[in-house]
Amino acid sequence: MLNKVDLSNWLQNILIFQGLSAEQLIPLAQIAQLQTFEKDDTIFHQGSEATGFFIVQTGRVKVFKIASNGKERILHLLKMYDYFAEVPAFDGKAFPASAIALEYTELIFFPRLAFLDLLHQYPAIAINMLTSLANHSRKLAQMVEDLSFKEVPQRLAAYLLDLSDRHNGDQVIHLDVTKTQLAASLGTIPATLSRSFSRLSDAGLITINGSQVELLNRDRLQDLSD
Amino acid sequence: MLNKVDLSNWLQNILIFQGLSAEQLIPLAQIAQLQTFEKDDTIFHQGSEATGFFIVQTGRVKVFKIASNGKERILHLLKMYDYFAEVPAFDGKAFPASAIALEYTELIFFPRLAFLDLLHQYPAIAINMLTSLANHSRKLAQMVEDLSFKEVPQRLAAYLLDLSDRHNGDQVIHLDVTKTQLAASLGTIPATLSRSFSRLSDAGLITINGSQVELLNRDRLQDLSD
DNA sequence: ATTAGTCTTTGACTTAAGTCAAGAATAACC
DNA sequence: GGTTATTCTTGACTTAAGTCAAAGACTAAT
Repeated sequence: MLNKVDLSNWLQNILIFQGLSAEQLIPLAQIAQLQTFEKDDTIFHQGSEATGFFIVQTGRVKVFKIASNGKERILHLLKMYDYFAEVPAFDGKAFPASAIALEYTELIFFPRLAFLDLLHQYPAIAINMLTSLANHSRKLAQMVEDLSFKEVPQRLAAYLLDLSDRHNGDQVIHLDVTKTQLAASLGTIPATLSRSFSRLSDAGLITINGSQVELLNRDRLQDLSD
Repeated sequence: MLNKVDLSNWLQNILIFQGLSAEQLIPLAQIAQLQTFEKDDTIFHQGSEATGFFIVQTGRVKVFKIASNGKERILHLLKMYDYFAEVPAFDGKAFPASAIALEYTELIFFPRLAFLDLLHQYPAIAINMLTSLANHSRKLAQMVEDLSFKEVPQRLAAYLLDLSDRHNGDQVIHLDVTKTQLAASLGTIPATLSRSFSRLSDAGLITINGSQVELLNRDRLQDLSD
């Protein structure tokens, strides 16, 4: 992926570059840099100065906030074609969260100032980026809603339904993260998550075996999740 | 404010129109509509179809989510020159929250499609809007962080410090919303907020008298709020 | 296979914060 | 200005969920 023409073709897979031809993407490919990370490598630290924004080429990335007492809250988990750190890339303020690689990961990195320049030259990217930031805001607003209104079993039910939806509505799903990470994604701790799984299981809504979860009653899960 | 020239001048006060001349703003003024609301009037309901976006000319607006059990979570409180509902204006999906007027309120309303047209014509607006949406995301991410990591007294301490900062760091501040609304803004209920005020007061961090709050020890409030 | 290490579950306990309800205080209205 | 209606505070109680710790299960590596 050092080849700029290959890269500009590849960039067409990215949501914010939809509608742009490979040719139009060449200037973007020119400023892009490949960054590689081993498992558990830090990509950036919350509070440090914004450097640019990132697209995941291979691997998985965890974006999270960490409290002074060590408690961790996962905001996003990213995979191929996903991008992150757009917010600090625009406003130039500090990274609002930290990011680490969950496995060996290759990122396409766009330095902030060069990228902002291109945004001014290619308004189509800016418009796409607006839609993307709008999605991002919706996701965060949903988290606020879930934390404000729902208890942990409800949040878990909503998560399982969503995970199933993203896998063609399959009735049997397998968790794509460890339960410790799932707990941090739902704003709770492993012990509480474990008890929540038991509650859903006892209520006959799911069966769980390791990371395999079967949704026994979609309607009642939906009701529970509100 | 029916006069389009006056309106285009007035629009220069709005953050997302910074850098645009009054002349450039005339097409925007052309599509703008004045909407007026009495106290407690609904501006839009969460879940209903996005119609456009709004700027507050006079009055105050509450944007909030409401749960099926009636519990309310305030997301934003808006005053003159503030704007809201940009997110649904872009993606065209349903309003993610509800909005009502807290008093007699005049809004400048931009119908969605006409506004999107202008965005394509004036990329400067799109770029400004990106910064604005980035701010919005930061604010929501901060709420997620607060709900995930902080207890109610900590959230209250952070709120009081922020309110003071927004009033020249004044030591004596007066709450600009009822305590019931403040509770809904902090993600709790009036009874819990009341006890939290008592706790800060007992700890010698503040004195409170009705809606007048004196910050006695900024440093310790800061420590508490983490 | 055996070990070491991490992840997960379970139990006993503590605590923050919600519920419900009744006064007290404040604000709104005729 | 006095009455009505909210809003706010306080108390007693319940509950969801966190803490701490130990045992069990799984994973990965030698």
